[in-house]
Amino acid sequence: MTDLPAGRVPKHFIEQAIDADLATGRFSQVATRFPPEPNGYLHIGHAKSICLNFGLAQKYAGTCNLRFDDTNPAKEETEYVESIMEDVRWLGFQWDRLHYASDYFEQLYDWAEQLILAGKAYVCDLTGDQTRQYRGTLTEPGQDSPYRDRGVQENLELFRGMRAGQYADGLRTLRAKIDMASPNLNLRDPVMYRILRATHHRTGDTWCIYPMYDWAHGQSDSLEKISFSICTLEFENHRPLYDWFCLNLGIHHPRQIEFARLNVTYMVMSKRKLLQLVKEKHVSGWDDPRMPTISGLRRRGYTPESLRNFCADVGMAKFNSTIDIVRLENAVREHLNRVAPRYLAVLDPLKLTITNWPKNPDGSAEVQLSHAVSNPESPEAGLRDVPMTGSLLIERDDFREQAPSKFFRLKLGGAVRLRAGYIIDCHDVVKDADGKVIEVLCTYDPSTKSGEDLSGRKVKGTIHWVSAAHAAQVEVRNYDRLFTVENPESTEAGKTFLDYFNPDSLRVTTAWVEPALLNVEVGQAVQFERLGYYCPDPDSKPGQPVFNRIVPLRDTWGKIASKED
RNA sequence: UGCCCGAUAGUGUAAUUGGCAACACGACAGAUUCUGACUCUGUUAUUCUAGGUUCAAGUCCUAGUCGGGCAGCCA
Repeated sequence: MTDLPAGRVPKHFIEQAIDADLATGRFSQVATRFPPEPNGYLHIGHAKSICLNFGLAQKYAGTCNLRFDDTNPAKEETEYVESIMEDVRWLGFQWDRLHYASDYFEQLYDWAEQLILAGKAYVCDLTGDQTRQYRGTLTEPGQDSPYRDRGVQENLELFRGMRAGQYADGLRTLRAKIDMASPNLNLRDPVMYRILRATHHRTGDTWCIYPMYDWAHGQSDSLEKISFSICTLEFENHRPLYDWFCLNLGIHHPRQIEFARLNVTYMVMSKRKLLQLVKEKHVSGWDDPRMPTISGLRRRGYTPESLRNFCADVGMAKFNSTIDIVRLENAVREHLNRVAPRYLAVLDPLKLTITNWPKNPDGSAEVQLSHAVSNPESPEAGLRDVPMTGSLLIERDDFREQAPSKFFRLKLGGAVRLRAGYIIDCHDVVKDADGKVIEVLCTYDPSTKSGEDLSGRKVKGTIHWVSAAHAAQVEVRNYDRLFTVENPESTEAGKTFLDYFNPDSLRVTTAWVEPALLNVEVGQAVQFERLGYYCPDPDSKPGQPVFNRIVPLRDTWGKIASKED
């Protein structure tokens, strides 16, 4: 899906912009950065940004830094820093340099004094409420702050006093002197520094003034000699301010380019909502396998490659779009189909007895080993042995006493192949007092053994099974989408996104599985044949795996069957 | 009723930058199949509206419509 045919590969608008800037010499190399705020776990939307920034650096033989935008100590924590680094690495990327905006606090401070000296910044004593009032509205211009024309010396002294901790939190701010009448509100003398006594996760209590995003972000980019500062659409209105700071400081001036953030159906992506899901324990944590977080997807069993493919697949544009979640599911199916070893597992067992199964001399049932192909998509994966006897468990769904001709599975009087085993013919059923089928009786055809079948006999269906005596019981967690509606973010009046929480997003059941499945390592995705892709959860214990369902296989029959209802 | 941005099959993205509107996914039909998976074949359907420039407009211009963003001492 991402392997584009040879020849011209279409370039998206950011690559075209880069090509143009390289051609004109505005920049001589590509330097990007991924700049998360460490106030939450990364989600799949961030994965798009990571793939973009690191991917561009790879394509253009440039560099990409990881930089934490840690300018608000009230929200940021070291736990988040660590998870972010782990997620970026797991996705398959390595940053050239690791930075923190907080590393630049001293330089930022010096530059602020430089702007004060140039008469382009001033200390303002307006309260938060007053600042808002003076800012004006979307349709009316703002008014100049009464402190706007303070002298340079006074500004300098007050600003130094701010740094020295002489004023209470919120008492004064440093503002850029731009234009209170600008139609772009970001240019109406934006706040550069606020007084805030909070312990920073890296600088501790060294500072009691902290730079605002607009003042810290572009300057950090500049210090790192970033060429292309790529961000999401909501910062488009900030670009004039980004440019203003670089121009008025006379420093290296990166080009900010905005792209549309990723939205996916049936998911919420806002950090606030994800935090709420965690805090209120609707999910088990940031890495709950239902979460759209990178750590959640990883635990679920998604592979880095599938996520990268997905990000490449959705494209790059300035249009706010929502990607159908089936594309994400397709991406992981496509990858796992190539790499996931196959196993037999039964989720809803029905007893099946082979009445003509050979016995050992001592009267016990013979045990044969089936040589099953590990992965038909990659023969080099080899074979595995699956024990088979005359007493099996099959999927209840795979048997019907009577069924339409379109039903290719087992029915009374019908035949079917046992995957990696024999063709069997069903001649009888056993029912309980309520008339429910509790056992299926079949004969097997010894001439049809898998791999050495010369009988020429063909049957329409193949079903999976496990040997009742050899099967291990394991816990299975069948996951489904977290929400019941396509867009849980837009709610009807009086409802919140939690009203659309899918109560069936996790269903825990027991599966009967072939013995080899006991040895699969945590994180190794496998296919339960005819069912779906599964992956042992970190909750697994030795000999006691817990399997997460990553995604079911496409189910054409299920679609046909449900249409007939 | 301010400023900025956007609009191409159902969804998402292309269109050699003014030159035959295409690709993927979906849906539908079929082939194949020791996974009703995978794979393969076929069908379906697209330039927001109205003007203008031009031999030629998805692309340029004007106006409108619709959608998104912006009034944190958040990022």
